[in-house]
Amino acid sequence: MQSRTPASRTGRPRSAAADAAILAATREALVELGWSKLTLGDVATRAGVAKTTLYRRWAGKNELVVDAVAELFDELELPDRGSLAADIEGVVLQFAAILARPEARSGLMAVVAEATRDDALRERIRRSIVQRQMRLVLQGRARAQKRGELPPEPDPREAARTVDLIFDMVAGAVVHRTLVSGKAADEEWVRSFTRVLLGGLASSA
Amino acid sequence: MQSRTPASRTGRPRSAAADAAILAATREALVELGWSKLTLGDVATRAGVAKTTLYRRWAGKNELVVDAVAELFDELELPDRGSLAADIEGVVLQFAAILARPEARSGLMAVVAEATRDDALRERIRRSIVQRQMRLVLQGRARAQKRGELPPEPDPREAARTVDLIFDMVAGAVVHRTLVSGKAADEEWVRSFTRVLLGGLASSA
Amino acid sequence: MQSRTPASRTGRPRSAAADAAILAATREALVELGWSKLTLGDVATRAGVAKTTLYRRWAGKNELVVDAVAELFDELELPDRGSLAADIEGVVLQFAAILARPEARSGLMAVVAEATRDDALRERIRRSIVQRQMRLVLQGRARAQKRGELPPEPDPREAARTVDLIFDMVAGAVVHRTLVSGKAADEEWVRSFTRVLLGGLASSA
Amino acid sequence: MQSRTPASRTGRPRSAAADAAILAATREALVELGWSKLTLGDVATRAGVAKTTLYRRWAGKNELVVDAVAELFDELELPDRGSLAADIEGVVLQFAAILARPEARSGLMAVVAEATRDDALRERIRRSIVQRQMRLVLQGRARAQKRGELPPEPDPREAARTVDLIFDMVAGAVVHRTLVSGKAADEEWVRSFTRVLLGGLASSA
DNA sequence: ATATAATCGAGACGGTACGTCAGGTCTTACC
DNA sequence: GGTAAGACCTGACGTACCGTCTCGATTATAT
Repeated sequence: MQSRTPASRTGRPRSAAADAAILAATREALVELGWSKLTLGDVATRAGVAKTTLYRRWAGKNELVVDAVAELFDELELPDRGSLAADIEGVVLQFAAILARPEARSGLMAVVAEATRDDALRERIRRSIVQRQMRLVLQGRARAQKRGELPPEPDPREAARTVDLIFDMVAGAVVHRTLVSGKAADEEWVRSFTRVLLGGLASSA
Repeated sequence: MQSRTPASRTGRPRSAAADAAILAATREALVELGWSKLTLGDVATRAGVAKTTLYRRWAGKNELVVDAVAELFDELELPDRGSLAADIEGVVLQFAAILARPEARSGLMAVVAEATRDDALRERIRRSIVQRQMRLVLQGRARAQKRGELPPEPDPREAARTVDLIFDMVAGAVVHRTLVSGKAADEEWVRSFTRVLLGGLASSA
Repeated sequence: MQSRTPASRTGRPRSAAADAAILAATREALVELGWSKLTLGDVATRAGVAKTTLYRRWAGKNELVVDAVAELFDELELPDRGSLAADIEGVVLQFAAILARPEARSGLMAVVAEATRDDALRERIRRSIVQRQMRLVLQGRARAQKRGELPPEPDPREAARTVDLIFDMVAGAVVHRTLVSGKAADEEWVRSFTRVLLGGLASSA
Repeated sequence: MQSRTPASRTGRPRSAAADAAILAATREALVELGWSKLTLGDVATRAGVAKTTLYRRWAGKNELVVDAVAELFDELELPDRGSLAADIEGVVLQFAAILARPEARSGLMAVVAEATRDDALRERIRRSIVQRQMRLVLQGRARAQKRGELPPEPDPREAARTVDLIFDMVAGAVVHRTLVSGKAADEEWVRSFTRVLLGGLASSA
């Protein structure tokens, strides 16, 4: 989360509760104010913490928001629904549900925007959010291969490329639908989208 | 661009040159500073214009950036490359090229993020950017139907839904690839993406 | 009032009504807003006149206010009340009454303050206000000499010096009482003041 | 000077040096620019202090200038020159010398003008400047009574009224001579003025 | 009649200062 | 050494007026 010097044994230890309180306060402020009107002073007040404490743990607003938003995506799961199509539909719907929550909408896009000019921030996002959820694609593919829905992938480089493509297509489409087009990614839309995606993957294999 | 009352015949008319200078200065500042460090005072200075002139024409930073970025996408074209796949690959590459320019990267995601909390802004984005480029999808489909690559669409509601889906998938995937994954949407990626998209559309029809 | 080139015979003549309307609007604004919050744009609006018209006739706020306030003091009179003491008391009370009006209070002190750094403005004040009311002192002395209350002044330079001193003492005391001490220059105070002034002049002659 | 809550024991204490630096910078700016062109931003810069620090301590330009000017008058003294007349002449000359300094000229009249529309400001002026120097009149009278030049005052209300009158006459005359008539209150003028004042007080007693 | 010319209203223009706010740092006293 | 509190410097905000300018439209005198 943030750099912590484990060697420091002296002095008062950092409050562990403060971390959680600050991240929760950040999400609360994102809901009420959105990214651009969120202020670190306000977050500190909400968390019952001094501004100094906050700055000792995070470098700035961007890093704080990334951490606060990243936690939201950890609740994504991939229960076995019996078929690849059903599995995908399920996780896409979960993803859409998270993006429908204001703390995710406001925060995620903003830090992505900031990351266009800050490589360290982009890397932090990739590691904390994107990479961490890549597991879902891998897990879904493995399960589909076990079911025989997908052939085993002989070339690992090609496999990685396909995973990336799928991830960009899934995440990109849902985000665009939700945040740009401004329409809900509801069951009907998810079903159409999944049909096209799977059909394309099958035909292009 | 901004509302202009054509009825007001009296008083000194607004300088037409100022509009262009301001939008150009905005893009220049986006390149050098990015959205979050862009200040309206700086834009005004670059444009050789007083801050008040800028505020007289745009409500704030968001509206200004939307207009400045929107102009970038007007250069998109759909030359006839002989097949639907080639047409799509061409326009997607153009789109990726625009998104690779820093003034687009910085500005676009930021205003989308802001739009999550501002319906008027989202509508402005939809009208100025999204809707305006929807023409490409329509034009491409018409051309493909004339070629016989796509069947004529009997149900207009279903047709509109498909256009929306395609747009979300194309725009979303390219944006996610470029801005989130942080990798170039190069020819190889575009070819893979187009193959999946077209294959999916064909199989799901 | 303001410079007018009598040689210009051609072109549309300046509206005579505008001058009066502007000065009246200025006094009205002084009453409601005071000097520091009075704006020329607002005065123009109140007078039903364009800002340009106002600037064509006055160089700025200070000059305008001097002219607007100067008119107030023209109503001072020196009716013959039978004795020098009564004459002085009468005119001092009139002066105090004018200074009690908000348009005079606000405007007069402000332009005097401005004049401390603007010689042209000080001269304008001296000519438009101070000098113009000096007549009262001269008239009062002449009348008192005719009555035999004051001896004829043999030395004109000494006479001028005395007139100046009286003027400074009268105007200064009333202004200080009204605007600094913040108490009314009522009949009782005026009687005490006049007694001291006349007694001093008599004993020092 | 400004309200200070002595109860607040926590947090970083206010810099004591800043107060003095700001008031000195204010007087410096008054000398160079005069009241109307003095800006708080400029004062802050001169004082080597942030604008916010200035606003944290003073409500606005008027309050700041009152405090800055008030300090000037604290140097007034009433050395024993042997007679009431000489004492008065001495202090009036000192007063005139202060009023001849540009920081006093510019500032004093301006805040008096502002005070015509702001009761709190008038009270601040009365307490910080007028009342504080009233000591001179009291001290001078006591000394004169000890010398036998003035009879003891039996009625305290009448005594207070006389002190007020003297103060209005002295301060008013000097201010009017200096700032309105625009002539120096030199020794000759002061001698004439004192002769009239004392003569009047003696004859009206 | 028709120039010619200055005025008028309206309102945009380049500036400057306003007073506020947030970011991020520093200085206290306390724990 | 961590912590709460809050003062501090910096720099941008969006607004208000300043005094100037540029319009089209009047309203006079001088042809």
